[in-house]
Amino acid sequence: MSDEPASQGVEGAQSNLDELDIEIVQLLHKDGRMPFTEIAKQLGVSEATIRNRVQRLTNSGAITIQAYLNPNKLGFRSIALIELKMVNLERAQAIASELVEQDSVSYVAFVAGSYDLFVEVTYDTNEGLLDFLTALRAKPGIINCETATVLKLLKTQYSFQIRSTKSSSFSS
Amino acid sequence: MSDEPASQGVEGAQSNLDELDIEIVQLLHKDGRMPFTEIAKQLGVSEATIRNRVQRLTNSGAITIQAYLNPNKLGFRSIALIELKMVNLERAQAIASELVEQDSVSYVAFVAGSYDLFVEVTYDTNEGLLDFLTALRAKPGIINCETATVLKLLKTQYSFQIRSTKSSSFSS
DNA sequence: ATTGAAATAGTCGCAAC
DNA sequence: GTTGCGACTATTTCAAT
Repeated sequence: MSDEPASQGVEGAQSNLDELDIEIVQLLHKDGRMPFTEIAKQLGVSEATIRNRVQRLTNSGAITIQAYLNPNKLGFRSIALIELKMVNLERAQAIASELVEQDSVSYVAFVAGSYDLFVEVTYDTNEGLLDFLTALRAKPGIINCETATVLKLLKTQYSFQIRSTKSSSFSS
Repeated sequence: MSDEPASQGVEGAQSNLDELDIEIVQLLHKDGRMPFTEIAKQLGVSEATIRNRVQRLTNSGAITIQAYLNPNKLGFRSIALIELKMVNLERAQAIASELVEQDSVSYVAFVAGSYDLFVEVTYDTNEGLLDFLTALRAKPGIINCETATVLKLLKTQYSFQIRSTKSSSFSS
């Protein structure tokens, strides 16, 4: 249903990244179009090695290299963060499976806390969001549905640090 | 403090994307390394035009082209979704400003709902997460702090659809 | 802002280690 | 898995519209 390939499914086949892989990814995280020759020069290996590594990383789904729209630079977006408490996890799984197929749904996760499922959705208008919520809350098995609308996005890193070179301390 | 450029700040200067921009972005969203000549061929303009457009889009911060690690393909990650209710929005702004500087913090947004601030953080271990939460909850001005840990990521699209070609209806 | 053309640079395929 | 090389292709610069 989505126009994205279903490369990021539920399965979590783990791939082992070595030091070189990690350094390549870090460079491509700064600039996804950095020439392989430039990466090779910086890391002290041949261009062919970089090319082979990047192909392996992308083919395995370990990384994706894509253009991303900065939501702050676009017009108004109606973004909602939704928490769902379900009657059981089978129903949660069923609802989640439906949600991941929708283009408007950008984030779905099972969580441990006061609710079971966390969802982020994005629409061009509040009307679209209302339609979504109306359909969602008509679903059976939902005990509670808490919605928060995003007023302002301050940071959307879209990524995970492998190893932070900085201290993780949080001091004001 | 972060090793990322602070290109995605609080300011939301809106850029107007025309049809060609949108088509370019959609192609680069499928493959961030698609050659400009290929894009030009598909869209019926010269390669130089694509290059100029992409440069303008990236320089203005409207888009970023980056490699992203698929969290499902990595080893265990300790991801937490945190909701904060603050005594007032000045304190919320102050805390948010500190949070966006941290590499472990991947998402920060002001929201309207039963809490004020929504935050996503990622650590390699639960110990790192515990340290973060300990420091966070020692901050003044926090009325309530609700944390959910991610058990399984089902979808992380990291992006926004501009115009969906598919229906947005949510029917089971 | 877009284009075409020439010079430079990167990518790709492959044989060898 | 990595490398070097040759053929091919893309990118870059720039003058012109």
